[in-house]
Amino acid sequence: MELVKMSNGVEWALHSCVTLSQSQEPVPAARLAELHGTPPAYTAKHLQALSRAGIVRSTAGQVGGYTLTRPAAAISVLDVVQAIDGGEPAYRCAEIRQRGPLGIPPEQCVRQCAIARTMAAAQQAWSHALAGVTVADLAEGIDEDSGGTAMADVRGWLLKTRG
Amino acid sequence: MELVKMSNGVEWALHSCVTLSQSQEPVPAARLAELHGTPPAYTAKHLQALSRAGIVRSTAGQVGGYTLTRPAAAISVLDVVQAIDGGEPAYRCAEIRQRGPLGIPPEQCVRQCAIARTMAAAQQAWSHALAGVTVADLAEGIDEDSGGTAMADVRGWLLKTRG
DNA sequence: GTCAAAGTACTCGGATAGCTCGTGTCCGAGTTGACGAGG
DNA sequence: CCTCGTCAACTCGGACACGAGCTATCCGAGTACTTTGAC
Repeated sequence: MELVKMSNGVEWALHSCVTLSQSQEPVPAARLAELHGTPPAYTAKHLQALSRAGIVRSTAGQVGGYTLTRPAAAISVLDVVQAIDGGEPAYRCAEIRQRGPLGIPPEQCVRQCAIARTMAAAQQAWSHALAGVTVADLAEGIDEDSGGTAMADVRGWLLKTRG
Repeated sequence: MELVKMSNGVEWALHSCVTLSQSQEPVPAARLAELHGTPPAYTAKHLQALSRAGIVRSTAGQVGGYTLTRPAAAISVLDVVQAIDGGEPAYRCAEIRQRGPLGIPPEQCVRQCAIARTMAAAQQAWSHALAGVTVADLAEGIDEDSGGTAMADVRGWLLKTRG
């Protein structure tokens, strides 16, 4: 893969975070799924992952739902991606250099091999790019693309459907 | 996932390219698999992918095998990764903004959404990092890690097992 | 009118099937080099 | 001795099972509001 395909739920989770950043009150998973046109149960599953990662907080009961635990400007895209797809790096070195007739004994492998170093550097560049963008940035970008109406529409829809 | 896990065959393909860069004569897939301690048939499958991408050339017959089509310094790690895992980007936008009660009509979506832009930028940073490293660089790095004996050992093993 | 308690409706959370894609393997088509017979 | 044809061995290439992980779903546990009855 490129980086291999990225889990599709990442997109839903990011949209959910952007939507949650527009509401001070809890929003149920079913409401988010309806707004985004995604499967309700599956959307809920990803929100659970965000909850485990400490990005959102869940509230039970009749007026329950999900809320962000911290300001949208303090939540990076990398945080969300790692919450959904796991924090382990995409490339894992199989230590080929230790195998085969020319295998190197493990005690000589104090440093990871050149291939793993290259992959790690690339992943670091990728992570750095994602860590530099916050959910607040995404909301602002989406709003500007729509001419400044998208976020207001979301807030209005959340209020309208809350009753 | 991070970027989700990367295909395991990428590592084998990179090692194979490094090994091929040390031989002017064709090296069969079975020989590469033996040197790397990897499954022969599966290794061959990835070499076929490299062949389709034009990175290696296959030669049939008794003294056949695989050879690099161009100097190792002209083959980037990105080339190999794309050959194995496909050139399509890891993140594909599902166009959530067009769905749901607040869906935006497609004719207004001339530009990809902010989330897709962020992901594309991150992927570009990743690709750039991988494009800046060549197979020749990997060979040099591996050689230095071993104290300057690894590549010579590989050349010696290839000559020894050729007969 | 106030309080308390039971009931109800709504929420999340984890456990459960289906399916695509990566992993691993096999056998057939094609080609090259070697060998032997003939000139 | 040289040439040509046949043979055999070795190579790649694509087609075929297996398994893990993502996709999608459901139902149970828990909580807050509501309602109802008693004081």
